[in-house]
Amino acid sequence: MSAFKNCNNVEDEVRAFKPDVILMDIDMPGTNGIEGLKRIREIDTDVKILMLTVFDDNKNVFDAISNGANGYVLKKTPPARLLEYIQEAQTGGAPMTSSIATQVLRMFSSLNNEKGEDYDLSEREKQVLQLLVNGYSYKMIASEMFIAIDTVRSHIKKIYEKLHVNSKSEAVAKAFRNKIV
Amino acid sequence: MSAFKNCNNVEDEVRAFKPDVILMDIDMPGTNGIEGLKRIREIDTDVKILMLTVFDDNKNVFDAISNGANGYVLKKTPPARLLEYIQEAQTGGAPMTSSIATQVLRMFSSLNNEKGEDYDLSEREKQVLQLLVNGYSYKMIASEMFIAIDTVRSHIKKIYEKLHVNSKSEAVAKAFRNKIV
DNA sequence: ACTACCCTAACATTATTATGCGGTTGGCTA
DNA sequence: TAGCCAACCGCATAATAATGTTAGGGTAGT
Repeated sequence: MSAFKNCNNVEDEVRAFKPDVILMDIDMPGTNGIEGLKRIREIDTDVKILMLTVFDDNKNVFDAISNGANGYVLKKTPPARLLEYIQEAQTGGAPMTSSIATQVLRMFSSLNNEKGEDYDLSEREKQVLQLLVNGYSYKMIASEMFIAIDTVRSHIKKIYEKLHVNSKSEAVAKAFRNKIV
Repeated sequence: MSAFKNCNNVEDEVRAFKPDVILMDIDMPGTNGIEGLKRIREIDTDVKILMLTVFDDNKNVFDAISNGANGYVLKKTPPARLLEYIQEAQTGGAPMTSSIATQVLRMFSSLNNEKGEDYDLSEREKQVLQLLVNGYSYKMIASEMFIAIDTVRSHIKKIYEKLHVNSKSEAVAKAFRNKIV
């Protein structure tokens, strides 16, 4: 069992001690916990890393788990419970304070359910938008859809009105963000 | 405390009993657990739903949590522990058997690590691209970044080369697809 | 010193977009 | 059947964007 004040030499320390479980404080001077996590994961993909934090802050949770943390617990966890968590982590589990787990689930379900508004695009307009997203110019869209370029202009003007934008790139960005494409 | 064999009339039952916590068996005759979950969530977004399963199967876990399950535990959980879980769920937690939690974390990190190529954009170029994605014109970018519009042009030309595109909207699309933004 | 980038900037030319306005046609429905 | 609307087309103009070329100043590594 060892303790370190910061992550500045975390790679060397990990190599020297070959720990089974690392308790990593998110809020640290110098290299912060997320950074330390990343650096450890680059040289060791097996060691179990349990993140410790005072806040169940959204951004950090996300970063931590997407960088391969094995668990995420609040510092206020009672010591006895913490020991259980460490053992869980060591045996392949993923201990989480329940408030954290709730957040993880929420993030997960929000990932898939934001279908976004519809904006009432007509079929034809959707086709045009799709082609815009694929990088087509007006001219190319016209020939692809067998219509005149002026008609393409008309459609696009309508699309812009409906999406409340006024340029191709904004329309494309909105298409991506609202998963119209 | 009530028990039902299947989910065929789950809406009526939920309305009649107004439960705090529902233990839902994934593997059920007739309407299965995921289906039941969806149907309950349509009429009640507050009731806590704890999924019970014999397998820690990947697909089901994903479906369950993206449809708003509050927890996911294996049937082999000891009764005493199960009671704890139920209480956790009731108080807003998200109890999970640790093998399930491990899976959830794995899914999550796999979702995000498809970052795609880097394209070796310089810092400045990333900033410009970011502004393009936000729908800025060259002029606006110039004033935002305190540089001449001709410099913006230069950057954008370089960006196009690196991304192998030749228009704003293609660059924006590529930025989204490769999560550069 | 040489090389290789990056950031900055200017000038010029052509292509493409954005916008406004006017108009025809065919299908749907109050 | 009159009215509405999506889809179609055209013309015109101003604004932006795309592309090429050139070049000075800075930083970093060999």
